[in-house]
Amino acid sequence: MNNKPQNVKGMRDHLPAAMIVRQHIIETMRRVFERYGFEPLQTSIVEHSETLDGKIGDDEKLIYRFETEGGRWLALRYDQTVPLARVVAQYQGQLIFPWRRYAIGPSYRGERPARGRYRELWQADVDIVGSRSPVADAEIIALLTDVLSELGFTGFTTLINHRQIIGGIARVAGLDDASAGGVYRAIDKYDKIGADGVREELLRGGVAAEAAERILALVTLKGPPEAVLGELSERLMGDDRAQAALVNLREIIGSVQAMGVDPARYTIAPQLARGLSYYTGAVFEAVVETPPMGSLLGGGRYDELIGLFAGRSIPTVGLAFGIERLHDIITELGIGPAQRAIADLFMTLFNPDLADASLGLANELRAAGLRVEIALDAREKLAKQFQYADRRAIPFAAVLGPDELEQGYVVLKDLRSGEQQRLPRAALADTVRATLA
RNA sequence: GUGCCUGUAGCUCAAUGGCAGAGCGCCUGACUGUGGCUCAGGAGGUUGUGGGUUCGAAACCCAUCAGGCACCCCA
Repeated sequence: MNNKPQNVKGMRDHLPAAMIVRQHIIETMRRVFERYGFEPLQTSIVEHSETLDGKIGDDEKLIYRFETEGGRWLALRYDQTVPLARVVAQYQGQLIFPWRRYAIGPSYRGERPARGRYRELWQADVDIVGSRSPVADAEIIALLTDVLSELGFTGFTTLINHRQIIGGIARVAGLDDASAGGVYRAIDKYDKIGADGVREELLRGGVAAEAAERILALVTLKGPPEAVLGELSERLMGDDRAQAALVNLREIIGSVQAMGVDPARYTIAPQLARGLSYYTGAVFEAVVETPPMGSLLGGGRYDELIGLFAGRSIPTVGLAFGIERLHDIITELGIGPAQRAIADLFMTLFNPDLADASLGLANELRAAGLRVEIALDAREKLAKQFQYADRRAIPFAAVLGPDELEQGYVVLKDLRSGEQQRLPRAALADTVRATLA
């Protein structure tokens, strides 16, 4: 073990410049979540190992598990959906359904780290627990559209599909549910490897040539939701489950439209095949074309998962935003918060004799709601103090010198534009606030 | 979990077996009531870490840690 400090693989440290972006993301989400009436929930990152067993399919090997001194097996949560199911089962009597809850925090996955992919990953989960209504599905879609829009994304698309359409596609190709996994994985790669690539992969997986063509014809459908749903309805004729799924999607889309969601931001995407095994109904995820970093969020309806814990069916729809990817993409696109510093204003100290006057002014400005950082060394040249404030990217600096004190004003300098003005001290806070807004 | 690439100053990179460098950044001054621009000077390195080969290693070999790419899978 060398003595050089180093972070753990796949785990990131976020210095203040990065944290300001992350807090901006989280605050934007909370604002939208609460606007839709969702309530906060926090649970431990540690769960009993068996709580996580058998819920997420093959990825179970990615769960971090450890044994306590007492021989008990615990695990770090892999996502916040299974813990939600546990909470709903455990506190059924205290919850009022339908229950809208959100949870923002870290989960842990023992994956190979890569771009946009980490072992400690923050997610923002939103779920509506205890409703089968397609309005609930629609509300989740409206909410995610608001979040991404308010984060400054303009070129994202939410892909919407349904578990029973995916299943129907496999069934019309003559495959049973058990052997369809490879088909799902193949068609989910459609955007990446194209029609020829999917065909190749299907044939290699033992799908008959004719069946492969039928699958391809279905998953390559594009267009307005009504057109795609109509086309799917014809091609999946005779498959009751798929037809019911199409009715459900029509209802969801109808509500989404009524909620005023921009039609350019979502599409019916038959090729979307989400990996988690617990989805039972609509599934969705949002992607941006640039930079290419997979999906920003994923979700869907899972009507049976909570029942595994609760002993009775509690239908639920929800999604998880991937905060790591959102953070990386927002940084790459430069669409983060405009203000890069926490402080709004830097209070200079003119000289040791006048320092106390500046401390008093700083106190006034803080009381008025400004975030104020003060210089600490009154002997330091004003030039150094300004340079420090500028490098910290603090938007404003204030000077309270002998002239100002004598004549009863304060100099306020906008460090971004270089302009400065003399103001009565009572007007300072409002001027800063008005300029920053 | 598999295969491959990368790691040199705070940052971006150069040096292909022979004295470890540049640009930007940083510090000081020109500038005793004001940052960015300019000029002059200065500091900063056990070349990720550990071992090996060699007269000699940043370079070659092994291991390890971290990052990235393609699979796998997913946020």
